[in-house]
Formats: sequence, structure tokens, C-alpha cells
Amino acid sequence: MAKKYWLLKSEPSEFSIDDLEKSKNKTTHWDGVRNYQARNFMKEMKKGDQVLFYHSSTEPTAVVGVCEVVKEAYADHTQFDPDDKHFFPSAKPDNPIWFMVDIKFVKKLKNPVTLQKIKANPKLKNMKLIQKGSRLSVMPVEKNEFDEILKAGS
DNA sequence: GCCAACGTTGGC
DNA sequence: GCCAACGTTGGC
Repeated sequence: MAKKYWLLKSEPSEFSIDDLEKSKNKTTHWDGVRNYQARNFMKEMKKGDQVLFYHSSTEPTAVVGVCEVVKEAYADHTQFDPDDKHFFPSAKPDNPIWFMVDIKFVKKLKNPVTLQKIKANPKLKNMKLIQKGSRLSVMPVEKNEFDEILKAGS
């Protein structure tokens, strides 16, 4: 099975690439996804897949680093926790609705690739990230796009 | 802070 | 199953 490529969005005020690097084993579980399409993509993520880490709602918005899938989709425990803001009452432990994966820090890009630069690069014009109205927090990326981002960020 | 673009919810 | 109302995302 060929390696796949993905992009994960996060607001750095919530969880940044630096937070990931500082996490235990430089690894975290990606909880809180509550969008079905994003969830379905997450379920397709395989161990070893490479992931672009994108900072949203900040200045500047940009791809800031790379991480890697180290654990494939499993039940997101926050859906069962009434005290968690991601609590989802209709989800039951024997029938989870939401899932998460574990990702591990790989590297930070020397130069973050800003949304502005992505939009300006003809080779990246098909990225889901810049398609009109795209709000997905988990999305697939083509290999050539992944390589192009890394090149632009080196 | 604004608001366009979406997704979800719930009455009918 | 339709669709209005509402909530959220995220760039600007």
C-alpha cells in the first residue's frame, strides 16, 4: 500500500506545531474532529502516512511542519465525556461515532509556507485547502503537492 | 469583529 | 424529505 499524504489544520492558540514537538514522545492524539467528511478521511489514514501541519486562524496562516501517522483511527474518548466540550450524547462506547489518530512530530519547515504563497504557486492550485469554502480540518494532499510544499518550505 | 460558506438540527 | 434557523469555521 503506497504511502498517502494529508493535511491537518489546527489553531496554534489551541495546539501548535511547537506543542506537538513538546508532547511526550513528540506524539499526540488528534481528538475533537466532529465533521463526518474529516472523520472519514481520518479513518483512511495509515501508519507511516505523512501529514502537513497547518496553522489556521493566525498570522500568518501557513503550513508549518510535517508529522507522521503512528496510530490508526480509534475511538475518540472525548465523545463519551459529558464534561468535555466535544461530548456527543448519541455516541456510546460500544458504538463510537468519532475517531482520532495519533500523530508524531517529524520536523518544522525552515520557512513556513503561507496560504498566500500556496495560492500564488500554480503547482498547488488544486489543493483542497484553497478551494472555495473548504473548511475541512483533515484533508488528503497529492504527493506532488506534498513535495512542492516541502520544497517551498526548505 | 465581520461575514461568507458550510454543516447540522429539527419542525413540519 | 424539505428547508429555515442556527452554529461553526476560518480568511480577511
